[in-house]
Amino acid sequence: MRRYSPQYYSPPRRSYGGGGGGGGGGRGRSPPRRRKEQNNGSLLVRNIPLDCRAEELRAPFERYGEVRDVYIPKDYYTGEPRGFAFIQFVDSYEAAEAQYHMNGKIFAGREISVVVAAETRKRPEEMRQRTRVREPSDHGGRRSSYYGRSRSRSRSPRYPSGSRSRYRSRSYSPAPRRRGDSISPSRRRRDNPRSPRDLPPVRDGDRRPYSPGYDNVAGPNENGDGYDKKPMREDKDGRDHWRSPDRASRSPSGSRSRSAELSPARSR
DNA sequence: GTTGAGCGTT
Repeated sequence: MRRYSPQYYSPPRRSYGGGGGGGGGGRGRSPPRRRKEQNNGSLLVRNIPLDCRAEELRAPFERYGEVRDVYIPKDYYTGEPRGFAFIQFVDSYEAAEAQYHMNGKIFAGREISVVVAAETRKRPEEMRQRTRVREPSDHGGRRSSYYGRSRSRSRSPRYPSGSRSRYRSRSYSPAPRRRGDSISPSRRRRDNPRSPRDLPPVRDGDRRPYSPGYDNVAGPNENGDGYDKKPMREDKDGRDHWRSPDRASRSPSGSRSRSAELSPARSR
């Protein structure tokens, strides 16, 4: 057992919670009574131009602290920006500072509202329910209580296949490296002849609904078999039938006969 | 290492 003195961490409270100019304060989500830390330092920036980039947002915010990440959520299906962004600071205190200073500032000709974000991102499952539009029952009663999000049903609300490549259609700005930003050539593939920026991130092919950390998703498992379960086949041999711990590649470089190729036989 | 489909979009 380790004895630890309960050190009360009292963060300097700023006046962002109360009267945040109408838009700032009323989050309506978590009760303001909670003295919980702001959060991880995530700010929600509202009313940003739709064509705003993450880096553009990042610049003014970085003045108040180290910005860890800037993320501009986009519509899942349409892929269009929704008009707000998240700025995640490394330090929540700096985030508060930035929030205080940037709230109501004019950014790109618009008055942005900066508030403290609620918690963290959402999981695709939750997003699905939120994004999905319930089909109105035929027997009267159309219930579209979601903004105008009822997009055409031309596209089946099927699973997005979760084929969002991490290195593609990402609207967040990666942390700028202090030292020479030398991006791997394979990563900066900008020569996409199509440049389907407008295309929705939905794609066919790999239908992997993105298994999050939550492993208790006993839902569509009607098969009882579990697709994620690895079919452990027991071979008669039961021995290395696909991987030899000793005979496989031992070289960290991958090439095993590397020395033979690189090393010129020095005969002299 | 995170993840990106994040709450406040007309």
